[in-house]
Formats: sequence, structure tokens, C-alpha cells
Amino acid sequence: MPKKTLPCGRPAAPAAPHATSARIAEWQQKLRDYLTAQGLKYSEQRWKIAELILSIGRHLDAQGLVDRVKKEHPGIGAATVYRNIKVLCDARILKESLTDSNGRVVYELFDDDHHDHIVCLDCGEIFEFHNDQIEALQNSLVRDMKFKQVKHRHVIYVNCEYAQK
Amino acid sequence: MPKKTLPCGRPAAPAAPHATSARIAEWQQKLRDYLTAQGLKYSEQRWKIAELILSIGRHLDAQGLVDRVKKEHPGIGAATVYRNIKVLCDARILKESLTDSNGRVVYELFDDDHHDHIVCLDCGEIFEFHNDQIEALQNSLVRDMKFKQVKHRHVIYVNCEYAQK
DNA sequence: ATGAATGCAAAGGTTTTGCACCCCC
DNA sequence: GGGGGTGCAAAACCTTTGCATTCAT
Repeated sequence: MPKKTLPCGRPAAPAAPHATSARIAEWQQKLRDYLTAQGLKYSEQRWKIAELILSIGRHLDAQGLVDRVKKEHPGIGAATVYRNIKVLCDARILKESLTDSNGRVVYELFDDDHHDHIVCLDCGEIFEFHNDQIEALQNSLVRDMKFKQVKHRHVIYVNCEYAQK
Repeated sequence: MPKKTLPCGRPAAPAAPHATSARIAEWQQKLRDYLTAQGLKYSEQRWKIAELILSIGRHLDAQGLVDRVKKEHPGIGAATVYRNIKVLCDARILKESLTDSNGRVVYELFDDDHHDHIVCLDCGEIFEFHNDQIEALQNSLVRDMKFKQVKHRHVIYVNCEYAQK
């Protein structure tokens, strides 16, 4: 098995196994449950879009998703993709994740454990991090100011030591 | 002097004195110096836009600035505002600051000391914070991953205890 | 006088909306 | 059968660009 490297030269970490078939069935059930609960309807397109996201398992902006869908399922229109991004976020299958260096909102698969992001400005790759101490400091800071934290977005933009400029 | 409250009911902190006339003269000089150094030219419109930003002294997105300029100086076109946002950022009079809850880049006056932001979801107000410990943790985390930090954006979205829902 | 800046309008790109038709429940 | 969903195209937005003109140096 050949050693993978990222576009910037950094050795690639193994990808998370988002798309096992059991996992996919589980997500599909989650979607169906949500739709039923909301009085919404299942559709072929809706699931195809969700499935595509699951199989990609990467950070994507809306336009990127439209392009991917158009490639894999030419029959599905852009409006349908945009409409379904909203639905899938509400269904907690997708979530808004960060703003990339172009100012576009990036989506990722919903998961229950929180993480923040590091964006490599050399290769565009998005890494995740989690730091309990930072989270704790954040919480007490917000509490001291008499606010109630709803969510936060902590993105660190970096260059990469591996990058040959 | 009546006690000010923010839209969400929170008592307002006194605004930073961005726009004293001495301060304005200083910024104007800074702009002139920058323009000269770059072989660019001073213009009435350019300064009027900068002056408006200084006098507002608040966080604004590009469109918000266009609207304000249009209101105060109807003769100035939107393209000029967009072109000058870039110039003013390069001149370190403005800087990109955060992404608001609508995904739009928000600009603020340039200052040398770094801070991050708390966005009140009840009233839209943007607060600033700075925490050395968080910064330090962030730096070592990034260093450990063999990245070089370029910048970061840390935004906490909150509700406000003062808000009556 | 020379090159930069402006205003306007047109073009670009992204996202939303209106509407006729289709399909899931 | 009825209300949601889809596709298409048009509209809405925001931002950039081209070009003739004006202006700063």
C-alpha cells in the first residue's frame, strides 16, 4: 500500500471510515425518521444527495456539492441541491462547519463530538482539532461576560512545514 | 446622560473613541503615506469612504458599507467602494475581522492588538475578547502539528442573559 | 501629460424563487 | 387526492470588470 501524501507534501492520515454500508443504512433511517416527523417526504433525489455526501465524507461548500451532484446525477438540478442542503442540516446529517479562505461556508457530516478546524493555506486541506483546555477557557470567559454560548467557530489558517514553496 | 442599552437589553459599554479629530488626521496621514509609497493617488472619494468608516467605528460588511456610503455620499458608486475596501485593507486602515452569522466577511478598523469576537445572536452586536491562555494553547497545538500559524478566527456565537425572549 | 481613479453598466457567480408538473404518503 | 418535491428558468444578490472620462501629481 503506497504512502499517501497531501497536495502540500504532508503525509496523509488515514481517512475516517464514514461510508460503511451499515453506516449508510443508519443514516438513511435517520433521514427517513426526520422526514416523517416533520411531515416531509422522502425522494429519490434527496437520498441520492445525502448518499453522495456520505460517500465523499469530506468538507464541501454548497457549490462544490452542486458540482459533484451534477457530475454523478446529471438529472438533479442545482435548486434541489440547495433546498436539500437545508433539509439535511435540519435533519442533522449535515452541518455547517467553517468558513474557508474564500469566505464560503463549508459543510461536513454531522457528528456529535465537537471539533474545530485548521485550514492549510498551502494545499487547502482541512484538518480537525479538539482541545479541552481551550473549550474550558472559552466557556468560562463567556460565562463571565454573562452570555450563554450557543456555538463557536474556531479556525486556524496555517502554512505547512512540508510545503515546498 | 441616559444609560444606554443594547438591542438585547444589555447595558452598553462606552464606545471606543475612534473618531477624535486628532485620530482622524492621523489616519488620513497614514492613508496618504501609503498611497504615496505605492504610487497610488489620493482622491476625494477614497478619503470620504475612509472617513465614514472611522466615524462609524463599527463592524461592517462590504454591502453594509456600500449602503452607508450611498446614503451619505450618493455620488460615489458601489464599484469605487469595493475597490477601496481592498486599498484600505492594504493600507492597514481596515482589516477583515470575522464572518457573521450570514456568512459575510465583516470588516473593522485596523488595530495592532489582536482580538477575537463574540456575536450576540439576540441583538447582532459584536463584542471583542482576548485571552492569552487560549492564544498560547492554540500556538503550541499548531506547532505540535508542524504547521505555522498564519492567522486564526475564533468567533463565539451566544445568547444574552439580558435578552427577554 | 500620464497614469490612476471614478461612474456606469454589463458581466459573473452563487443562491433563491415562481411555477407547472410529478410523485410520495 | 393533496401537499410536498423537482426541474427549469427567471430573478435576486453580491462582487468584479470593461471602458470612456475625469482627476491627481
